Amino acid sequence: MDAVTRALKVLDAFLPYEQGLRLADMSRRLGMEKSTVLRTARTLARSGYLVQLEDGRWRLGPAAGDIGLRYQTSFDIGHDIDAVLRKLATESGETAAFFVREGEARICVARIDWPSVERFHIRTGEKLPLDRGASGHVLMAFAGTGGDFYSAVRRVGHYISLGERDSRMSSIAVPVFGARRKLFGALCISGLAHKLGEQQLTGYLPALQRAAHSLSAALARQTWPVPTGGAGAWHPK
Amino acid sequence: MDAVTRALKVLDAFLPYEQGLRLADMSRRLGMEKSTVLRTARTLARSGYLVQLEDGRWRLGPAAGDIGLRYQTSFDIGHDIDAVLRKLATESGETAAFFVREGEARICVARIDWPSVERFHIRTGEKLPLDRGASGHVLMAFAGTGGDFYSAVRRVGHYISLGERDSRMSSIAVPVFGARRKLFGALCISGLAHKLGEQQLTGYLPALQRAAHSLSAALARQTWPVPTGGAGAWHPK
DNA sequence: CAATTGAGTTGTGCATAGCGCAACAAATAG
DNA sequence: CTATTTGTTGCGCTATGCACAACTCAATTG
Repeated sequence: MDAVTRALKVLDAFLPYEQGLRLADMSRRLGMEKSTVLRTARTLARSGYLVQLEDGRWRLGPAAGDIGLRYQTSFDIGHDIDAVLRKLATESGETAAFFVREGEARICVARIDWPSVERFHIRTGEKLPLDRGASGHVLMAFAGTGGDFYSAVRRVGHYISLGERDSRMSSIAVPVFGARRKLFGALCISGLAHKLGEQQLTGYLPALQRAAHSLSAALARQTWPVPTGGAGAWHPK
Repeated sequence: MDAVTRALKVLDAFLPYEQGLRLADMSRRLGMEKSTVLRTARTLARSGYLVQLEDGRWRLGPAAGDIGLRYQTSFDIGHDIDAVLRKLATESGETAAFFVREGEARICVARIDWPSVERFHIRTGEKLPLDRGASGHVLMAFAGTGGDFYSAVRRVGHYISLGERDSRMSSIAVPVFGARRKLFGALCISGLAHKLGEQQLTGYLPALQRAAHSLSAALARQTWPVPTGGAGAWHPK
């Protein structure tokens, strides 16, 4: 293994919500020599990707946050997404989010929460499974995945999930297409399961479809290279 | 320069909102040999920090987003901050945010936007100057910075900024203290300048102070090593 | 109170990763 | 067409940085 991947592994040693790791922790967790970890950590710290706390422990540094933000904003096309999501959120009084497929997962690229509703741990940038939840199914279906289930999703053009990924939440999702009519992502509205039934969600469908359409239109104006990954493209119509 | 920092420089070549860089772009921007950049990029891609688009260009990869998110959540203490911000946002109908100082900048660690209000480019994780805006001044003041200005801020215990960092926005901020009464961050409410005058902002002060207090209480229950950086600690009272 | 465990840190020799340079093919421009 | 520019690979040499061990210091342990 080369030095760079080893350094990246050191960064990966930090789990979400983890506030500080001692040298020995990393060494154990990574199965690397203490000396190696120490020197690597110092190198990473010199670039701001790691910081050493006053008690000696290490934590991810601001540069790590920076690059994450740059990743996020690399999806942001002239704030079109933000505007669309805000409109959806105000229209529905629920949370609106946009997901893209990235390899075998989906990533929440942007979201607008309805402040009065308690959030359930989902943040912008979060990685979620592709096989659970409304937007997951939509992303799979419109990427051209085979099987009766996905053809059905393609036929109706949306999917409603009731407490599937998180039993407390339900949501509805539709696909968004970019340039050359290629699947770009999934737009969804979600809220608390006990307040938001199938009927309610279906009621949001027109607004969602309008939003998806205007977003598609905005995207079509741009060349937007889609990252590799995903089982071939499925083109609508 | 070692291989690792060079690799990190490659990541840094990607500016915010940048969607794709060609090999030659990076090479030029970084002043590095094309071959070096190519090999480094491939290494980074193997770990998911970079992805190659179908047209050959490179973009930051999901791993970059991941690590950024982990950085963000490393600040998240049992969702106390989120709850406090949500309460503030619903009470005021404006945007509530929490900043911490990181070196010579402040970073937006968490925020709750009021959906109906147009956002102005500030996202969670964003780095902002320390010498402009309400929370910037508060962070400086309560870190113990000298000078009449900052002593005045300390005396009144808050700061109101009217279109200072961004002429369209105004905001009010108060300090939040953590364990051992050390400065932890700044809590602020902000909104559109033309709708939000000094009077309005002052009206939010009690709620802000209550929020800061409850957050301080929550933080005091935990040991929270503060990153080095900042000109010595200033302890209230 | 030694003895012990586990922390972080530093020194050293040697293998090799990987840098720079140059050459090459393929696309794009003029 | 020639002239540039871009992505890519080969190769030799240097210096990076790894593994191992030695060492210090603090906190436990018997």
